[in-house]
Amino acid sequence: MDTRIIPSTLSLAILGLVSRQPMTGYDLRKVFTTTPMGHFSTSPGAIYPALRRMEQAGLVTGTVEKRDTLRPRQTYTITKKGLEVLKERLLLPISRDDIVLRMDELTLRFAFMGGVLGKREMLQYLKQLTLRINDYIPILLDNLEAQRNIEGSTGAYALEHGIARYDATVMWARRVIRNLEGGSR
Amino acid sequence: MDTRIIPSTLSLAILGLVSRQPMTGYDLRKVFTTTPMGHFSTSPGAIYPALRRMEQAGLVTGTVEKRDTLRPRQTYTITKKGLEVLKERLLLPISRDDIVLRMDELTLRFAFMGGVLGKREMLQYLKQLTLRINDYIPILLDNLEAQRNIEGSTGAYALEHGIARYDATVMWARRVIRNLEGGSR
DNA sequence: TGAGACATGTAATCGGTTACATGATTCC
DNA sequence: GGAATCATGTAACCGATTACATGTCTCA
Repeated sequence: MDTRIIPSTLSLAILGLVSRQPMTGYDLRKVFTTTPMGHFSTSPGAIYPALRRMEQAGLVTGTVEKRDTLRPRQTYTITKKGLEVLKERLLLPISRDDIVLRMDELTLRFAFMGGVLGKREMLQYLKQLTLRINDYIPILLDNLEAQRNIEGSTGAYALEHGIARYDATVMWARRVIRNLEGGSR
Repeated sequence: MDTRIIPSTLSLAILGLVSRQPMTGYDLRKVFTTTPMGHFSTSPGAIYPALRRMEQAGLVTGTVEKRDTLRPRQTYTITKKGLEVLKERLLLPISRDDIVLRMDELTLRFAFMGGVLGKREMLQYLKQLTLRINDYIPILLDNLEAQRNIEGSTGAYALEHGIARYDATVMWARRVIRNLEGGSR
């Protein structure tokens, strides 16, 4: 199936939110502006076009509320196909590029898993995440050595920051794995 | 001065790199593809236009190497104005939005400070960073409470991930502050 | 002299931001 | 009935991605 149906992180956020409960464009905007989840875009010029694209792709259906007025309210519901596409997108293997450039999206993906995937898939995702990060950290450490040799540079510090954040992710993932396997929560 | 002279993180990365040493477009591309620093864009379709925009804005000057051939090589050097704009951009106050949406850029900013700013400004930046994050974490904790009440949701875990990463940043910043104040390195 | 790396660029397309326009509802 | 908020949308612009095109240098 074509993964380009959900091109951006914003579309993923929208689809994930709509998968939980039917929402209007304004509802989505409110979530994006008032909660940390989904600080991806707050502009109507991004949300409404994205909703229409997704409706055209058959991922959501809009039901008109005030049919007769000039300003109809549209409530969007996820379709069966939309749910499938969401699941597929959440289950996509984690790549090096995801680790390097798209940690936000990886977090978002996990945030939406609770509703649509099982414990088994969630565990697999977290283990994959730790593996990919553990593959990448040695490369960062190599570069760190090189950076340290540059006099008066703060590049090494910046790299250490990145590494510290990846470490935090790994520790978080391990904790969640323990929780899920232990069955608590 | 107009901050829109450096519109994107990519432009900032380019200007910062060129501030260290003169570089061609290809040199920049190599840095972006082979080092963790600057995994912002590797496509020539972004780098070359950005360089030309910055040259037009007077931030860098390109000196042609092989003037007579059909394929002249351009080496770009930062100008006095470019250095001023870079400094200004690095010194910009840190906003809530920076914390929420642009941690990568904040890290990049610190990475370039070594070459152009003094210890004093660097310390101020790091202190500002910890302050802004400490302002934001209580909001995340509030949302965490709300998320926990949603049955079977992984949203709470995702939020904890975000918080853990911010904690890592704060701890890193405190360590660097200690190092800089202690004068080591 | 041919392969492959080095090096620079363009065009189509696409999605997001900014700024603006406008209608509907609520509440004083 | 006027203000504020709720709610939906459009248009201009902008920069990044993708894919393609092309020239240059090095070395076996």
